Amino acid sequence: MKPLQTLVASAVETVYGPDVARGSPVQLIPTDRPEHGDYATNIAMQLARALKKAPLLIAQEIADELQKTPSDIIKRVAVAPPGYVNITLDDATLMSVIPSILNTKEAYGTGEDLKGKRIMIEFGHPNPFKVMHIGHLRNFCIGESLVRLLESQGAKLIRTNYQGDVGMHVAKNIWAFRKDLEKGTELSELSRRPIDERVRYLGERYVEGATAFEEDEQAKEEIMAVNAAIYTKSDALMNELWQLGISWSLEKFHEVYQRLDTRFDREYMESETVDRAHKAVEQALEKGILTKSDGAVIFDGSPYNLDTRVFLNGKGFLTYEGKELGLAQMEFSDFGTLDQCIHNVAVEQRSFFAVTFKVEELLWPDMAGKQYHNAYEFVGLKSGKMSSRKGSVVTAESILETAHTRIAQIVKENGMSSISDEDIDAIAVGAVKYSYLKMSPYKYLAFDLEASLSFKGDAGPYLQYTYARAKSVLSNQKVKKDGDSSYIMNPEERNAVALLERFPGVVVQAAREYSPQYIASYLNALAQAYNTFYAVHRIIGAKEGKEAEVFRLSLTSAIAQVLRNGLYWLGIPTVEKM
RNA sequence: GCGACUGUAGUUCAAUGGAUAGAAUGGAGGUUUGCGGAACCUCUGAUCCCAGUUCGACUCUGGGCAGUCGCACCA
Repeated sequence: MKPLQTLVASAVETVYGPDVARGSPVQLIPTDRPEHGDYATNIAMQLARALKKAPLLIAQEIADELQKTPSDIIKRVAVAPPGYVNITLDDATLMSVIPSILNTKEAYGTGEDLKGKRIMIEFGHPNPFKVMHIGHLRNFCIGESLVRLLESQGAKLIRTNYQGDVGMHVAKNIWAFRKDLEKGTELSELSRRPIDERVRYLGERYVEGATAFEEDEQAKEEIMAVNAAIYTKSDALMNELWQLGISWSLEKFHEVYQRLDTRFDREYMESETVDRAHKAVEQALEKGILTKSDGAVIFDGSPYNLDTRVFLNGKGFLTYEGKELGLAQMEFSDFGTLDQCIHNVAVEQRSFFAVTFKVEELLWPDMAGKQYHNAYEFVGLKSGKMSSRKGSVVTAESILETAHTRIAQIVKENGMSSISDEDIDAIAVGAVKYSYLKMSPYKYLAFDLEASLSFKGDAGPYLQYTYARAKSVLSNQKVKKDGDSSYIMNPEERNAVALLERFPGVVVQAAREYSPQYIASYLNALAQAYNTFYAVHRIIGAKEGKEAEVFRLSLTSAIAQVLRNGLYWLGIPTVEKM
């Protein structure tokens, strides 16, 4: 809380002078117990050494000074061993957060931490010809939330996606595709099938190709030849199959993006990077940044304590590393100047990005320090490892479908036939997204289908339910009267209001640390606080009288607004009824 | 072999170096039709091991142990 921060800081300055105050900025820690007030500061303990005084004594001196200072934001100051200063906010000041929320609406919680910054986030990265799996889903969830969180702090965000439309996975696919056509499948008939069937068809071809590649020497050679032909675009049929496969894949991808409520300003394709990449490799060779070794062009990472990686292979083809140099140029020029480019890519690419960033920095000093790899952790199955080669993947779509079916089932059981199919999907997507976002991106996720489809407790539907419940109460309200601030809150109400006041701080922290889980756990606490309050006190027709009813309605409205804002920053939709 | 990351209730996860380590789920028991029971309340139970730094350590440092990922022509 900003005004409080200033208040405490100036108290420290008054007592111990400007030098001491400058040396230790005041930290306000939101407390987790009502006995400790709303905020605590540990400043006394930090100053103890420099002042050569007992922390508790310092705390007392600061507390005394605070009590002398006239202020309408502090209700009570207390000291506690070993040297905390505990501050309880004035109830009227605290309550003023409610009108402030109702006035600022979706802007409540926004900040200016990144005002004026232009930031690109590259996320998603599904591969055409392959299916999206639970790993991609984690990427989309984190990426979308990050975009919205950084926007909340005033940055201009550019959303990009980078998709691998060339390389061995494509060659394996095209090889099997062509073989299947030779067996009599009609291309024109295939093209008329529904998108799901066409995509499934491609997925099956990939598994065929990948299996053949491993088990059959002759097939392996043929696939290598296909790879080369795709690169050089030398075979008309293969070009056609390639184009077709990409367009089918993208059609399906866009369907999923829409469902996930995500979008991109630009979808880069690996094949687009080639010309620029070749030139960049050339330049880097001239400057001695890259060198030749065994017929390949490599970056020798040893002077920088980095790995050595290949940019151009022995056959003169660009590797993924090489193409990244082409991509970087496009990303840094297509949308004007960037302050930062965040690559939301799984942790397995650490070495890859460390090396490509170094090469880019040496080649284009302007990019130095602007490239950032947001290395979120891997998603694995609770039981064993996924392999798209072997077809043993849990697809993104199967998760969403299962969630949808189950939500539909619950809706039916609860007799809520008025819920639209779109709303059911919003709940299903919310459940899946929340299950990803409530945990740190930087921890390995052992994916458990059942857990991710939990609709109770710390889950997306719980938050959406609380929102819908609040909206339902509001729609039943009859009185409409301006609240006056003389109302005295009971503990359940004060608890909820204190949480509302903390929200902006949580959003800043989540944005700074790229950690949506802070929003998630905050919202869970807020929903709990509201539901607990709801269970104990009646809102409409409150026994305590009109004043209580008016206050509770505005509290309900504020809670609904904050739930909605928080869910938005997680990338999760709300529904009015469920 | 080298490097990075991770080890917290039975399980899945939280915790800017701060107070009595929080949730959820599971299990056990409950909630006077009062605005939505997808809710609420009670009980149950954890920081991998050993040192160190600090007023104070899940968090920082060192050493073990365990797991995941990466380390030259795949993407």
